Amino acid sequence: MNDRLGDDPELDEEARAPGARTIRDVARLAGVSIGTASKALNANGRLSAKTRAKVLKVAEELDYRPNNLAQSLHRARSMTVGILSNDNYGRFTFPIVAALERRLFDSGIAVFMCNATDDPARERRHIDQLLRKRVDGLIVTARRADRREPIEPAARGLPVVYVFARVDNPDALCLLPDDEGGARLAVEHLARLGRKRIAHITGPEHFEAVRLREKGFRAALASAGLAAPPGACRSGRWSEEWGREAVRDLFARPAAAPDALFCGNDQIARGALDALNEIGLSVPGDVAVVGFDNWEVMTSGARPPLTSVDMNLDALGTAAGDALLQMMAGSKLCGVSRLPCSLVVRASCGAIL
Amino acid sequence: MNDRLGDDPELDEEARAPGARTIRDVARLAGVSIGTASKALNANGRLSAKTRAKVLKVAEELDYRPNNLAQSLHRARSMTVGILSNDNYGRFTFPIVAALERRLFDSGIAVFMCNATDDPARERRHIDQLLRKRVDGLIVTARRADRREPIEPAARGLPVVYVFARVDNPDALCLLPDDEGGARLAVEHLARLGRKRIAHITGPEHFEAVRLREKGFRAALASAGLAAPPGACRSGRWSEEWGREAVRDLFARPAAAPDALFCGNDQIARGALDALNEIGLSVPGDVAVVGFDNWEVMTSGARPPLTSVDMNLDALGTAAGDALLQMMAGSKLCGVSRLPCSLVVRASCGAIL
DNA sequence: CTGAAAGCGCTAACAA
DNA sequence: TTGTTAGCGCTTTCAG
Repeated sequence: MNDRLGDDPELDEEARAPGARTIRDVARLAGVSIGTASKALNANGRLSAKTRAKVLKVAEELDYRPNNLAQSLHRARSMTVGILSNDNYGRFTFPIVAALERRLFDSGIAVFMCNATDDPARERRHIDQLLRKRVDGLIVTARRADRREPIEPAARGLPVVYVFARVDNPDALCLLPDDEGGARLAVEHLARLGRKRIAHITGPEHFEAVRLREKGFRAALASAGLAAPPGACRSGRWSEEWGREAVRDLFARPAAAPDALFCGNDQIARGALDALNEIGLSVPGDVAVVGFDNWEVMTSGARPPLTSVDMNLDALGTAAGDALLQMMAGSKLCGVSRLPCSLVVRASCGAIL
Repeated sequence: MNDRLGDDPELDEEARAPGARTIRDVARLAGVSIGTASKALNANGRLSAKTRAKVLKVAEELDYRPNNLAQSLHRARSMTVGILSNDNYGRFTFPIVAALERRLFDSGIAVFMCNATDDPARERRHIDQLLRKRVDGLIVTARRADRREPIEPAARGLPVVYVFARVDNPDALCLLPDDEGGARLAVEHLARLGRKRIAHITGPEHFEAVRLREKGFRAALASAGLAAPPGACRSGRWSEEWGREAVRDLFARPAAAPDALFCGNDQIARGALDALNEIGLSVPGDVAVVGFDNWEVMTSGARPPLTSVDMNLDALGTAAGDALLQMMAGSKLCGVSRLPCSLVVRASCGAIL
């Protein structure tokens, strides 16, 4: 890197200043004062069209970019926010973060990405760093919507949005998918297609999402006038293997076998499909299957392609961005808000495509 | 939000200043000058232990955090870098970014995450924003390592690292997985296990990775003294469906059928496994199968669990962080650097586990 | 050992 | 309409 070339004004403009141009450079070259240059660049005070044009032209030629750091120092707004994530795989976080980042970028604010892989000490250091950087807001994301501790009180006064994450503090704003509604969507669809014996194979019960999806499952059965016989709801792991196991078990006595399966995620559904296939049952002929997550790699690889509930993670991300912007503008938002899921129909549920 | 409470020094310390404390607050309460407080906080000049302790105590009590914006303005280093990504799904990007972020955070620098989903105009705006924020460096990531345009010359002088992305500019530093070596690893392993007729089912030829993996495939066959009969390498799509199709085709004439498959990614391998199963061939008994990517959801769902080549994306991310830090410290790095893959052995290749 | 003051790049209030 | 100036919060000489 060049040493500072000092203040020799005779130097070729292109050659000097390896770093960025300042407003002084612009002002000097345009032959106006710094204040005037500032007004021209910010389209602020009254200014003759001629001066403004001249300043803008010089700025353009110099490829001048205002130093946001200096601007922020003055305005006491950094135009940045931090995203704190705990999902070290990123399957759920990534779509949310992508949508969020897009929404915020469109409002001129930039996003610090922080992965605090479930290490509380690391998370604290991240928060500390973000506070030093004077972020205007904070987004907190977790994996799989399990409950977590609220952010350090150090962040008091700073807008915080929890998305795909849940805290108990009633003053906090939490944005989550409507798991119960999503489940209802799936089961209502199956019922509408004439399925009568619908079973539910799902993940570990300690997930709130599992309990809510089961609730939706039962609610939809009830309102369709269908029974939920004991054993119609099996909870296990989030894996294909569990889907296969559960199917072998559920279909052990053919007489009592279901004619439809609503699965807690797409991996379980995928395993279920494979197991049904092995047993010799056809999908959707004998058994209809619906999954949850609408994870493309699972739904499209499955045979037949899998109908699944989509949590609309991008909408969730956008909503989180909107909420944070509102809070940054002064609104006090709080409470738990659940955003609707939607059902993406493919061949596995036997609908007319 | 409170109005400024003005400069009434009688106010209760806790009540005033809803925002962050400044070094003035610390200095005033410690009864020293600002300069002294700064020295104490930065462990800088010579200072009596007593004063230093007093200042630190006050800072602690006030929960003082230096304003990085102001620091950066002075030091002309923002301690931030930008990550520009084009992978809108995140499967490859996420592990890289996570490792990168971790590496950089450990060096005290924060990361702006920018998703420019293949929209050049958007990407330009992102770069512009990052330059205004005076980032100290830039990381560029793409999906699937396809070649891309170098970053605008506007970034001249700014350290840039391309990771999982490839540009032609010889002055640029590109970090990539060693696709060829990874393929060789897989095929050598199969050969060592005694397989003689190894076929390769892979993705679209316009991917450089596909060409490199095929090269590795052929090289390994040659050095194992095995032939690659015509038709032993099939390129198609990156999908399970293609894996099934290719298997049906390859095994149409049982006499000429392969005894091992090296697949270009795990989805293809997964499809291949399913198709082999349907044909009635056992894995790994009749046919051994190896995939590429080591994507957990694919490898562990497969039956039997899938042996696969791991691109070590986290190592790639860490290396990118290291490289960027070096460049930020003044080193000039350039060229294409390929990092080793590794083989993760599971049951599908017939190894002793 | 400590205090005062200049300045990083920019904005906004006030003068001219 | 334009120029001057006082900060934003911090660091760093240079005096005391």
